[in-house]
Amino acid sequence: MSFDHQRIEEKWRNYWLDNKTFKSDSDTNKDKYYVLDMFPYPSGAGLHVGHPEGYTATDIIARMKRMQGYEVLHPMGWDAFGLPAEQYALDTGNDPEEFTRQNIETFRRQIQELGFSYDWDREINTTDPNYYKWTQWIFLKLYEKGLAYIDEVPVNWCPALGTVLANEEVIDGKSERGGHPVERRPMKQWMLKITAYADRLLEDLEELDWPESIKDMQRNWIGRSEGAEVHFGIDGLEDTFTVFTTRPDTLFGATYTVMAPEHPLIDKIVSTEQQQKVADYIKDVQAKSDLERTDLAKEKSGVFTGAYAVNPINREKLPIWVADYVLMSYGSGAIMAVPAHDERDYEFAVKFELPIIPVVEGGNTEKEAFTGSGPHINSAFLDGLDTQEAIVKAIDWLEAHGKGERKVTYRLRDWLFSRQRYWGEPIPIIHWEDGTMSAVREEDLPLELPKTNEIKPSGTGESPLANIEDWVSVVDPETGKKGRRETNTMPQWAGSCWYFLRYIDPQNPDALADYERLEKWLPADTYIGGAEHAVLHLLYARFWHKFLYDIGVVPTKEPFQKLYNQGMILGENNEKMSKSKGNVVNPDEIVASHGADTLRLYEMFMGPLDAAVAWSTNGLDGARRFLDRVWRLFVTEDGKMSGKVVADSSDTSLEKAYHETVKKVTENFEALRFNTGISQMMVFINEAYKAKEIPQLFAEGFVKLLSPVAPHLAEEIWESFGHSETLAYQSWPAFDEAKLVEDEVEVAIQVMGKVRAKMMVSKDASKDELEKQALELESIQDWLEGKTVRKVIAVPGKLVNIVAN
RNA sequence: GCGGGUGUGGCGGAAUUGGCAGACGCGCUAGAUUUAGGAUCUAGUGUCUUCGACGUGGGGGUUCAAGUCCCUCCACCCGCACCA
Repeated sequence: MSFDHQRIEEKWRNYWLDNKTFKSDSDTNKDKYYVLDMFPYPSGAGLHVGHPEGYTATDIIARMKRMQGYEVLHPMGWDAFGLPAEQYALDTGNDPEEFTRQNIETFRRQIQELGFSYDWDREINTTDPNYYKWTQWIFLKLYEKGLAYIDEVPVNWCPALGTVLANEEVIDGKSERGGHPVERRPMKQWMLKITAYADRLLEDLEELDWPESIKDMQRNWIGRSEGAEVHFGIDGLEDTFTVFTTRPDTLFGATYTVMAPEHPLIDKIVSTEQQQKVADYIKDVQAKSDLERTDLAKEKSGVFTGAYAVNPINREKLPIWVADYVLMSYGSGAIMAVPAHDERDYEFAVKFELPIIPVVEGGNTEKEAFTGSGPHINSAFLDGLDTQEAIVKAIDWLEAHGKGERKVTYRLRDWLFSRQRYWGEPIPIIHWEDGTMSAVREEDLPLELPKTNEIKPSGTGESPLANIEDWVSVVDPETGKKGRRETNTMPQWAGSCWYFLRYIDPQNPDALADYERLEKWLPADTYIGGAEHAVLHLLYARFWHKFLYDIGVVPTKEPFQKLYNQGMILGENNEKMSKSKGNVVNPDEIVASHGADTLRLYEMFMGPLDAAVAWSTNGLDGARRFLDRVWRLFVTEDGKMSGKVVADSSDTSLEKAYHETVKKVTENFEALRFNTGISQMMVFINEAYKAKEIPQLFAEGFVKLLSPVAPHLAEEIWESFGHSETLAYQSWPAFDEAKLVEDEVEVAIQVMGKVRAKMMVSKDASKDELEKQALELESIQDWLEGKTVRKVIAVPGKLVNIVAN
């Protein structure tokens, strides 16, 4: 008989909600455990089967930790600002707030139907003014400390979306959302000075328990690079310009210099003869999109300016070129070119027939650039030194002569923080008619987003808020000075940078969270979400957290101690699930047909949590079959404890299997290896079916082990065993190491590394005994006939290997 | 191109420090049971030329012993991509 999942799941879902079973208490003296999910964007499409994968993983940890006696914080909320709601509103004329509210209702219902043990009293929503009040407050603090500033920067303007996108939201020259073309356009934008934290963001990665791949991605993203700035004079002019190089040791090999097309000095230095050519080239480059500029990378282009730089180390005159392989946004926007020892410079020098002077011995610069290290040549006082020594000596020389200095640069750029959108947190700044600017006073927060049914882009690049005159115009009540509110809003990342703090104290009207409570709960012990947030969300959140740490708001340097990335669930055809491919699995349907417990079990059993695995309907059926087997084993047709389960059983046949199961399940769950933990539970059930009777202690222990994965079913079985209290806080089973070892163990006997026989021996049998017994075996003697035993390796408890020929 | 990762039966995947490859599940085969079943139970299931041999992407090596360590090549996935 199979269990009635619809009845059981509804019963326990309501029980947990009505009794607030999973409410966490910040004032206990239990040890804390904070298990965090990446909160979802509540899209109109509803929950995807990918969501429950990570949520089940964290739920298993949360439920296990509760049973192990921890006070567990396990919250859920909504990352509800964002473009889709705004786009929907534009398309349909509906209110994004209403649309978002409905989506949240759907998500909450779906998540609750899956039986996750969230404390719903801590639910947060980034679009709630009581929440974004604090998002705005953090912005004001950043502004106060000079970390938020306005800059005129070339931005990724997307005409179709009517907004500016961050670099990372542009993929292959198109918008990440919608795939619309993106162009460069200079605009005044709010920037956050994340680069001020570059070193700390890099260094503190060391102490985090994160996947190495994610740490690496963050390291690459930050892109720290040590070298020197070198100041070059310009022949015939007073001006100088600066280049950044990681190889100051090759300064004697510089044969030309290059400025990025946007370099401000070009206009000034260009010679009359070259003026037209340079202007044409720059115009050409500007017409190219970023995509074209990088795509055409294979063929170098550039033009001579007619001007010459003076190499500070030897007074050599070097032609100054303009080329788009030099980027204005990195270093100082100009380089010294050492074609003998840099592949890009080499390629350029070959194409434009510029001299190539080797200064490091080792390669063949007739054929290619040599980027390795070796003794220096043609380099005056650096001759004979190896690369490392020469770098140090070159920098020392530059510093001593005022021609340059040691310098660290980063690939990381400041964070473009404004968006020309309606559905985001308003930036709490007022621009006054006299050209000054001031922050909205803290006591006036939250600065609420005005209601409107006019959310079309203004088209000028301003957000739709610019159209709402009542809201935009302000008058200083004291001076009568007129002003205009900032019309840009914050990007979606803003709310998700600190949401895990608000869960800790979600109703606090006076602070984003109480400091003592933050001390109790931080950092998040386990944080699980998709790998797509490897750099953006995780880097931005770390940045804000470090800032909040610096101003004394949070007690820890890092927000997320242990991070894990769940993999993707693919469609049955092994492709990414998508509406267009028609391979989307809807969790609601699975919950109806197989039940939430089955879905949870199946998603955890599919494979390792971090792997991308294809959905399988057969596999899902198998998961359900296992739960049915468990149910039938323990519960009778009329819902009572099965007669096979015996309270005072003296049957010890299941002892070893039970203790092994407790051990493996506990360890595997702890390490997020749910697939192997579940397989061990299956082994136990297979054994239990073979046993004559099952001691009730083992049956109850098993139900506890199963409960984090299949909580509804486990509660029901627990109740049928005669318990009236929820299983959620019962103590987690312990195992006895002594019960794991048997007196007799089977060892394999190998001849020349191949298993030829097996025998049962006492677990304490010594090497000598093993060897002796193995050699006496008849079947082994057959194998040894005509051979001489050269050596015998005996590993107690494992095997004996006889080397003979 | 650079960085990271993965490669094991028909399929998803297991295998502490190198120590019996293929746990567990799916699928498949046979039997039992059933009015019947896509239900349940039992047994079997890596390949082959089956008292044996061969098997963890290919090739080589270290070792008594290699999925695991070393070298090399191949394929696929993810991230970055003229970062000086």
